[in-house]
Amino acid sequence: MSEITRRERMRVETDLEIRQHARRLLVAEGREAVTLRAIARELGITAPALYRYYDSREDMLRQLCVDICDDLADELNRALEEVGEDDYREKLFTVCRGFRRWALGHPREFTLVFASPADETGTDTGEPAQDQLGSVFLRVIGPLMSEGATQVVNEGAPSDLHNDLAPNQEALAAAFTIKGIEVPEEATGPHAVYFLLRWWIRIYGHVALEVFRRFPFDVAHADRLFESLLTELTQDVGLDG
Amino acid sequence: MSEITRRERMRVETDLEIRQHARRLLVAEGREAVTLRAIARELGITAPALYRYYDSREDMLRQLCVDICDDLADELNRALEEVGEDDYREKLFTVCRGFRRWALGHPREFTLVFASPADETGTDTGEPAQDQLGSVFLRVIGPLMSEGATQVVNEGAPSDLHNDLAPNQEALAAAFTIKGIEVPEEATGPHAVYFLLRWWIRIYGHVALEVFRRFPFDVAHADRLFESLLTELTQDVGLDG
DNA sequence: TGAACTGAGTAAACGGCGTTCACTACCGCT
DNA sequence: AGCGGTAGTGAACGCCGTTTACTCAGTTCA
Repeated sequence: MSEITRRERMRVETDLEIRQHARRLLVAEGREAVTLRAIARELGITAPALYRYYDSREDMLRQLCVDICDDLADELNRALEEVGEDDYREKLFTVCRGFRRWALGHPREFTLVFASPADETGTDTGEPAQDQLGSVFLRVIGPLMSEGATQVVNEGAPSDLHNDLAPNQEALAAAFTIKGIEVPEEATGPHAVYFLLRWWIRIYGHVALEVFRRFPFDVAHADRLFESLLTELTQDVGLDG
Repeated sequence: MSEITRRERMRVETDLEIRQHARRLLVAEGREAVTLRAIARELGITAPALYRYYDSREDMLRQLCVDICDDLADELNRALEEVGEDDYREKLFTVCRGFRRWALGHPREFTLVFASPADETGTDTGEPAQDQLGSVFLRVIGPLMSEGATQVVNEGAPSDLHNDLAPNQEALAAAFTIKGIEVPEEATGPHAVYFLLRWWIRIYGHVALEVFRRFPFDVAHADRLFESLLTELTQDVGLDG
């Protein structure tokens, strides 16, 4: 009847518990404290047992990254559901604000996922590393683009950059298809690509600097500054009015 | 005669060697490989001896950060000397390009200094953490501002943000005086502050994403994209033409 | 000059870490 | 009933940071 055996059920359950405790340790004490022995201790088993689930500590941390990204994407998508159907500007704002709020509320997770060279955490191919959080935003922004917001993004990219942008257009199109997201042609045009990059650079820059507290001086009213960044972004891209 | 004793000379020399080997390990194998025992091994001494120089491994890594920042600041200042005296736009570009090139050429150093929450590496006061790299740019941008480029920065900040910017103006002014940099009044006006923040957000965003390879897809011609970012920045702030 | 002092470096030890390996015991299948 | 695979164990290895008691050469000063 049940094609899932007792053993399989137990395995999945244990795996889940491992990740939960790993997450708890990360949040409470930071990356360094996410130790195989500490996790095992909390689970009431011995450390070598964890090697039945992960190849190494590093492998486990990689999985933890994936979990975190999934959660983030879920949270953003959930917030997105509460926004009017065709208010693309508001949808975009919701994603941006949601990302900032998440990062500020989960600094340790943010650091683990967003602030380490992709080569060291990912495999050698370089592909899955980009997946890490690139996917988070493609997952969110993809539907947005395919819904029609793209029609507005038809300016912004300097004409002398068009040639350089071409390979990036293909890369973006490829990334969308890999994620199984159907998008109209304009969504991978030079203006859309340029918009996406500028958008991500500014959002990431602000959020990372705020989380790491690496502004050249202590910034007051960072929230207002972020709002200003958002409106400026929409003006630059022709999404306003 | 010589007020510096042999012992003192030896101490300074050993300290220098420690940091050199620490740096080498960081560059070659990453932060995790910078262990007290590894450094001691390379120096031909035992690990506990290093406690004569640093309180802990963490303390040593903090010092390493300071060294790295100093080097970066030196490099930027050196590049700046080769730029015409009153070409402020070119000076700004030089600093930005220099920062990007340095980061791409020193990914491990960049990661150590720029990609960890300030609270964990710095002391509790929060002050020295800002110093870390804020100082690098204040040291470079301070002279630039005091030389007169500020006269151009008199637009940009939305008027409804002026009130929020006020405490930041004071913070910037304080940061300048701490660094011993004299700047004219306009250099800490709302427009200057807003300009500085926008500038740092975009530069840092692009560079960090490029170093960490965290763009949502593999970006081709990142150098051209960066150049575009620079020109756009000058346009936004009225430095063009 | 020689005695007292200071501080760089050592050796041994502690507990914690990731990882490997030989092993047990039990679940699921035939 | 018996067999194979697999979750988990326990001991061990070689790392690590850090502490402690110690040696002994360089410095200072009577």
